[in-house]
Amino acid sequence: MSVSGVNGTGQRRPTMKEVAARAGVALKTVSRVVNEEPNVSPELTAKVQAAIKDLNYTPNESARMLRRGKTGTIAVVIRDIGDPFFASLGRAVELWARSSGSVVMIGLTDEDPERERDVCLEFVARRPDALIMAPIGETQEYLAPHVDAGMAVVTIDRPAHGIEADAVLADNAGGIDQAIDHLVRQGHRRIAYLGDDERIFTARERVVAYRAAMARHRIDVDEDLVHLSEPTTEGIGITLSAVLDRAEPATALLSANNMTTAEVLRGLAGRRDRVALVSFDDLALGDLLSPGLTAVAQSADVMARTAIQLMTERLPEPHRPGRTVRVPVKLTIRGSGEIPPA
Amino acid sequence: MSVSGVNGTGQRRPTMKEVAARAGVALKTVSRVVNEEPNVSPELTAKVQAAIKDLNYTPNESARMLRRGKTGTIAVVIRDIGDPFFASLGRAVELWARSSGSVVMIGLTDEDPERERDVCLEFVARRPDALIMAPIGETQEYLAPHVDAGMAVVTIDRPAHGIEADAVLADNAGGIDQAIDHLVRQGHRRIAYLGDDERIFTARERVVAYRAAMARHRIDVDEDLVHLSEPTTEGIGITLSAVLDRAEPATALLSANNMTTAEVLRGLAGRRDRVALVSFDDLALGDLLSPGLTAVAQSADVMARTAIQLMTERLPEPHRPGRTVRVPVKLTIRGSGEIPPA
DNA sequence: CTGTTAGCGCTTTCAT
DNA sequence: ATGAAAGCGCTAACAG
Repeated sequence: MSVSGVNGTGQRRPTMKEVAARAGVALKTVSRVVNEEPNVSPELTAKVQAAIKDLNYTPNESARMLRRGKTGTIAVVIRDIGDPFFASLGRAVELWARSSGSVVMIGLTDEDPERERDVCLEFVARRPDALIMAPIGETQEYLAPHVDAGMAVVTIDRPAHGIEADAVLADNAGGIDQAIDHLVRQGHRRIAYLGDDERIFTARERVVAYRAAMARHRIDVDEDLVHLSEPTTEGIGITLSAVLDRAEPATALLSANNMTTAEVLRGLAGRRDRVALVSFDDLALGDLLSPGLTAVAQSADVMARTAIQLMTERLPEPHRPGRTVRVPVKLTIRGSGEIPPA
Repeated sequence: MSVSGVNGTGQRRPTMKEVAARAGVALKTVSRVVNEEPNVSPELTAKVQAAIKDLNYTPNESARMLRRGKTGTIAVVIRDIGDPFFASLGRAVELWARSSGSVVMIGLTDEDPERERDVCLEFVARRPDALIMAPIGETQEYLAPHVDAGMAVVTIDRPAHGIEADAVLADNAGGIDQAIDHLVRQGHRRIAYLGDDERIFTARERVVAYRAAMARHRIDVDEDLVHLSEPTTEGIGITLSAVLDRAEPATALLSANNMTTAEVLRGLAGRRDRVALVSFDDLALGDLLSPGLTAVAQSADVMARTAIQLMTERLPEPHRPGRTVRVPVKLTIRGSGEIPPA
């Protein structure tokens, strides 16, 4: 029982050496007790534990890391912590980390390749045992020396390039197929596609799947209904009026990511169209909207757990060839996608 | 330009010593170049940089930390990464960290005091320069030795106990006042209060403020309209039917936190009441609901920046007395709170 | 301007 | 079962 400051202020933290001195044992004995190594007599163990308590000793992880060469940290590099998909990932990784005595460093890229590089380089200097990331840049070659040195890299949402890494990807094509099939089944043919910049891997996969699915249904894609850009409030506003305020307006919208969907919903709220909407990616409160949001949901949790699984498998053999796992997605029907064509 | 594995697999990372050898200089010269210390001739600098590049050298932060006694790490311990409030906090801290060459460790408590303790103790072993947390437990005394040793602690949302720390708190009473004033102004008198467990600091402040505000308006609080519990889907369902399915049903609901609000919305979606709802805490997509969510919004961003400000001020003088800053909240009117009494 | 020496706090190795 | 010595990779404190 000690109140802050009572033991003196500006105190150095006690070291293992001091604990040893206090307990009247050798340094190594303290180390053994701290690390719960076998072969320490109960008497000494008790003495050491008492000294630890008296001194409020806590081991210095920096020293441990240096000596051991393992840091017990997992680096997570993602676009945004607020995105529900990445929040799930963060949660899952944190949970695993705590159960295995590791900690999680988190870095945000905001979809900027340079930031990705900066953050990753900052992180790898700390020698994380593993790096879980949603890559953006063209190549992650800059990580190669660390991968060679045994750091396990697992990517999520998109694959890495230039390094040996595992990847957990959503079944983008399957999800788009389901969405288009669903809309076509309701009688829609003028289905606008609102997606993200094609430089993004998932955006690329999804728009390709859109064209393929449309072709499969023998519907000619009206290029004026295909819009690929960063999802800003005003950009989506313009896009909406482009696809809806025209002679033959789109009767359905396929929004290809959750940021776009949020902006589409904002945009539609200011208009009076009756247009169907299916979103690739669910929103946190998609069930509370009216109509509810019909969405192709990625199982963030399954993807996160898969990533962790791959990571734990890779840890002991860091140089094994990269694996890619595709995780299925699921169309959730709630109303917005079941509005028939006008 | 090197492809992973080509330089050999399972390679050790080069050390400063090896760089020195390769560059034909002393260890310390490499250190100087790496740390951009002055007084190194351009020639040697060039040589060293070449050697660094050849060897793909990156400094080992563990060693640096050990030697320097500073880790360049900020620990963040919060309830849940997905909560928009904490997501904002995380974002702000990450941004600051990156601009100052630090990294962020993140730990989740899920509102469990034991987990809080475990996570914090795990973290402090890593000797973070600062700890930003939303405390839950009765006391954070277990951090005292580390505070004594110079770790800066700043809490957000709730104060710490048993240690000297700064705190950034929302103006809970002011927010509740605004909410009640607003509802009373619409003619409501039977205003149900749905809050969290009173063990939680903010929950306590808010329910006290609710009673005070009601008293100020000379309205007797009907205790059957006051419900304090953890926000689970079924619990809130029961609560809703308790306050709405009765002789004199509540005409307005004041939901005192965002988890409760989400569940209230889910519950109301399955019912046909016309009841006003004001939420303390906004939801991510509160503007997209219909009616829009009238909410007392905490400026997560302002609170986060305030916390960082306090932290940077505390870093150089870790033993200064704790300061508490109250951050104002703002009532955002969007429709759900403007439904008149039946 | 450059280099040498010591040692951060711990674990590893090897004695005893 | 216990301990002494060495050293992880780096920076601080001094020389030159």
